[in-house]
Amino acid sequence: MEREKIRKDITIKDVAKRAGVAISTVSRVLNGLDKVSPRTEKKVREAVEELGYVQNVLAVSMVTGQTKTVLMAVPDFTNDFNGSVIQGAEEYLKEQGYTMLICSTKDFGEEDFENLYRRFSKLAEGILVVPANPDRMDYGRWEKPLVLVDVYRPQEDYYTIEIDNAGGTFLLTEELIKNGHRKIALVGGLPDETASGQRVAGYLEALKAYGIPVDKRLMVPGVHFEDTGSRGMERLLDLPEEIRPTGVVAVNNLTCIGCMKALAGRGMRAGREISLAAFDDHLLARYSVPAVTVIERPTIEMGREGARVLLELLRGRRPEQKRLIMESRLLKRDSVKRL
Amino acid sequence: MEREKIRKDITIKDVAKRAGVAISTVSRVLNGLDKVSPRTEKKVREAVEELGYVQNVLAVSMVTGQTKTVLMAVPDFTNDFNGSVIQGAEEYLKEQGYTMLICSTKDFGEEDFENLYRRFSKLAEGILVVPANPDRMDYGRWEKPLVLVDVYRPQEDYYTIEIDNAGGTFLLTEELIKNGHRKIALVGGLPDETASGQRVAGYLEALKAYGIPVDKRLMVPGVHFEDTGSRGMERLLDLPEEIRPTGVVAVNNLTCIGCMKALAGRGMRAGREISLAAFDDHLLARYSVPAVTVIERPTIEMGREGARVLLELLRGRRPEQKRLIMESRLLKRDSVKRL
DNA sequence: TTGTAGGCGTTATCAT
DNA sequence: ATGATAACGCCTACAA
Repeated sequence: MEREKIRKDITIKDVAKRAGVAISTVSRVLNGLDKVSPRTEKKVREAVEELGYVQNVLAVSMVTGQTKTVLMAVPDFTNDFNGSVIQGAEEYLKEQGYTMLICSTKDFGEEDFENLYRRFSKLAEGILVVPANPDRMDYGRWEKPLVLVDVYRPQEDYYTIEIDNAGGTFLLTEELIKNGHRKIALVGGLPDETASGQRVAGYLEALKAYGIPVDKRLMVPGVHFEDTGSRGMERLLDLPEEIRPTGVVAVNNLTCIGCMKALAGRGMRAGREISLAAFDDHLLARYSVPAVTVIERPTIEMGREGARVLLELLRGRRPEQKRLIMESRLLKRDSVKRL
Repeated sequence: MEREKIRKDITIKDVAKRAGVAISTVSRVLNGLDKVSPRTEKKVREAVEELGYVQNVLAVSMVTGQTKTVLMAVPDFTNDFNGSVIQGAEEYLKEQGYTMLICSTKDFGEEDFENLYRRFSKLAEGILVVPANPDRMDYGRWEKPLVLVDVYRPQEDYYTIEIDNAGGTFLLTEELIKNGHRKIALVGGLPDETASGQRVAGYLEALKAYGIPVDKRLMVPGVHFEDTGSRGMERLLDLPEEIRPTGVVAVNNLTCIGCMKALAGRGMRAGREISLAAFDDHLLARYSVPAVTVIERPTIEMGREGARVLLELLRGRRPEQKRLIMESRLLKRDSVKRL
């Protein structure tokens, strides 16, 4: 098999020749580590300029062992939460002179993770992960610094960037209760030991705190996808009048969107025929009429912090804490009707 | 307790020693290019397995000159159009054994592009760009295969993935006209020779085709950001009754969102107090009540096609055509009121 | 201060 | 069929 090279690049050797010095001298002025006489430095800089020399980062990585590259793995890029996290992380990495590799892990099976590992383990110094729901990745495999954004799995102990999940759904549920709701449904969430499970727990805590009995018929479990939301809402709307909820809590942005889709399909709107409160702010929640009450998370900041902690790790420092819990807040809007 | 030294990575040399063969032999079975006896192959494979050897892609790139890596540059990751394009491109690249590097170019100045070039030119074999609006990037700099998604700049001739911009706004405007509208505004768009200018042109063509005089007061030019949309809509709503438009065309997703935001701020909705039709489908347009009439583009496919064309180029093949114009279509919904 | 030379982990080209 | 070995482009002791 023949491998053709596009064009011979200018190398450090060419620069050295042009400047009439040794390549080590060029390397020295480029990296500015060692002392070089002003005169030689000038000659070298001129040669670099004239030839338009650009360092070959691959060769540098080979010898230094540092790729200055980080892998970011997210379920997919069409989810605006992921987009924001990426945005924050990428900005920070760029500032710090790091480059971001990226990979979407939606529908990944064991074999895919194997490939992911093979392709990136030697290329990325560390890895920043936004886990899928459900999460099938084997983190133990990576013997590199790894930071998880938006997850909490108590059985392992990685560095994580989180928010208070239970507290969020508690606030959402409480908001409905305070507005006179008693028949409150929960759409999405799985009763496991992850962020999802915490959100379910928060809902249950709120009901308990206000002495409202749990009605299993009002809980529609499911993964955090749009489909869970739309089907869930359909199911709830079809409940007989006396059971049918007056308020609904959606566990995340996608399930919320699903709920709104189902409502739209029947010509209904959140805040009119039924009340809705959800985790995560997004376009639809923000600009719908009525706008939807949500828990807002500092998504961009979560990405930034994830990248920051990862770089701390890469630099051999020990971050202040394993779990970084970020602030989120309730944004009261008009989708919760006063009963 | 004794601590282990930092584990040196397993290299091809270790595998060779373990299998009792030369490194070139290991390389041969790994790449399967040359003939190797079944017996040696077995020994090597076992050694690889036992040591958990993973190829160092950097070293491979060094010698082959191929990084199997592509850079994708987008304005930002929070825009869902960009997210979809990335999704499509990343999927295709992954299928083809390529890795994606990523960089957001929002607010990039000349110096930033310089850095972008220095950091990636030796790392990426090609580059896939979703240009910003306005677009400040100097494409000529990259002496590598380059594909532009969602742009058309007639003065240069790069490979591009486009849609019929003028046709899109024509359809949008026509839809309003057909529903009895005569005072039709345009929000966003700049009268230049890019996709943006084409969208303005389509609007003008439609008015002309139906014999409706152009009213400059109903045209609110601007870059394709949310702010342009919200301010534009505000301005239009404040126009005296006799001039005020009954229908509005927004040039893209962000300006449309801005328009809807402005409406929401006044408790108004598209399809009620005023009609709205816009370029690009998105969450808010889809699930609002009423839902917004839009031009839908095959965003994921645009990303895939961009990646495909780029790989064609990288493989030395000549893509069928310089400009690939993809199909888009009008999605009639309920934001255009029959007058 | 500057130059020489030995790697970094592979592939590919020679021999054998 | 297999083994040696020269690149790839750069950094970094070590020499000079």
